[in-house]
Amino acid sequence: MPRYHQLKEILRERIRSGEWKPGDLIPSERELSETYRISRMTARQAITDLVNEGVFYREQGRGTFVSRNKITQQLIKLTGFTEDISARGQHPSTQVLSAEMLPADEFTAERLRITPGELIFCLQRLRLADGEPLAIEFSHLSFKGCERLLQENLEQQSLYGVLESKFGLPLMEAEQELEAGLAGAEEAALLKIAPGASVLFTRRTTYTDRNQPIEYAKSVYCGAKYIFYTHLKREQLFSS
Amino acid sequence: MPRYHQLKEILRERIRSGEWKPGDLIPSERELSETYRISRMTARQAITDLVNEGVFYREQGRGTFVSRNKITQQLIKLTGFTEDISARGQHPSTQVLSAEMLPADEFTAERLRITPGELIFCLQRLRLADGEPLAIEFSHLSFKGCERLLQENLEQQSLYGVLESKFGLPLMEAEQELEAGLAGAEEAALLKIAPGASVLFTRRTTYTDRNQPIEYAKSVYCGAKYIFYTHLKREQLFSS
DNA sequence: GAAGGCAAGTGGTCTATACAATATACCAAC
DNA sequence: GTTGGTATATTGTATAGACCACTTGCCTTC
Repeated sequence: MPRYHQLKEILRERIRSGEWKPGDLIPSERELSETYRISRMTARQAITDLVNEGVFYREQGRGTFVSRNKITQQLIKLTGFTEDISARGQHPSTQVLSAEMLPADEFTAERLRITPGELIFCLQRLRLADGEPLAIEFSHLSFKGCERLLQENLEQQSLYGVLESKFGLPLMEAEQELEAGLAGAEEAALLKIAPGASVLFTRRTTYTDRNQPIEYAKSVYCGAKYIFYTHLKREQLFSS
Repeated sequence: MPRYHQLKEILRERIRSGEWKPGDLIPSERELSETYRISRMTARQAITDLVNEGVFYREQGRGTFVSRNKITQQLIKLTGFTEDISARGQHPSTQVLSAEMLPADEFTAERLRITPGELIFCLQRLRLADGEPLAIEFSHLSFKGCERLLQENLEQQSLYGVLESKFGLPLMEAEQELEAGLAGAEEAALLKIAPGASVLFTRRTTYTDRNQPIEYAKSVYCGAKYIFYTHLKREQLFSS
């Protein structure tokens, strides 16, 4: 194991153990290099890595400090409903309202980069958390062999889990838009809320690791029961 | 400007100009160091930075390549209202409803990591796009010298712009939550919408590059006029 | 023709050193 | 007391060189 990697582990362990707390000053690069009998540049490489990971931050002329939080490490997570609700400590369940092959309309076709009229797998599900309706999800999927999804039990299995394990299609990234709105009569009935109650509309295009869109999904979340978290980062690239 | 920074700009420019495309092999570290008359370590630092930013990826024994996914390069943008609305092609304007130093309540103090009762700068603004009310924004700011914000004209200038240019506080990251709701009487009057219309509540904590929270802001967006875009990425790390 | 070895090129790690830019504490001068 | 300089700490930048690990292609050998 390379020395700078060993030093990284030592430094991380000092934070884990509570020896260093957020805001604390850590030993200088020269001091670390003497303590561990390595060159300053090697110690610096370990620290630089941890700065890039958000563990430390440097101040020229003052020293290197433990970051106050780990926000840069908490990347935005692309999860399906199942993982999402589980992470919130609730029990997710699903009712499949419909599952069939239908021709793609023009708007959906554009999102999935296919030609309108092509047959795609359309899935409408009611999503529940601890038995209470939370959202209606309307997914449209298009890929070679997607009709085999008709044979899957999607009430007991995560759609994303099936795509990855049985179809070899890991979903890696998504673009999503959110909009506040009011529940219509049909949505209200399914979600067991009053018509005109607040809801959160989401529209999401999900991609594999090859930038190929696989799914376009529209959802209606019950406004009172769902908070959406996100993490924003300043654009750095193309700084000119 | 440091040499490795100059080289970073040169390399970025070669991508922007189309000379290098995703998947292309770039010159080796030794070759770059000879071309630009710098040491290999300096060239390496420039490349390492760009690898960390997701522009390049390295393969030992083969070389360094331009990353394939442009999606990973389009990081989520942390923008203020002014930039956001301009990017949508509309004309942003602002009315300051109130601006004063007030003691922080317990909840806000926790978000800003200060002690409750400490004086913070509180700013309430009505945000308009093309003259129409779009959102009410209630910002709470805490940093050394924040009372100097009282003297700034915040109707004609972007708050984030002032923080960066006059206070040396570039805002780099933020955590945000979104929730759908219904407009109350007061909000409805300010936004010129009907009480009970759909609105989008956002709560945001904004950090500088040192992971120090500077701002906690609560906003109410008019639901019918605002769509929130985001980009989700699958969690990859924790490889240890 | 196939297999194996060799050489060259690449990124990966590490050292030792030098000077620049910045922050802080202390001290002398006014 | 405030100002301003200075000494000394820090990180930031940059160099030259060394060796390691891995990939590739060529070339020898069988």
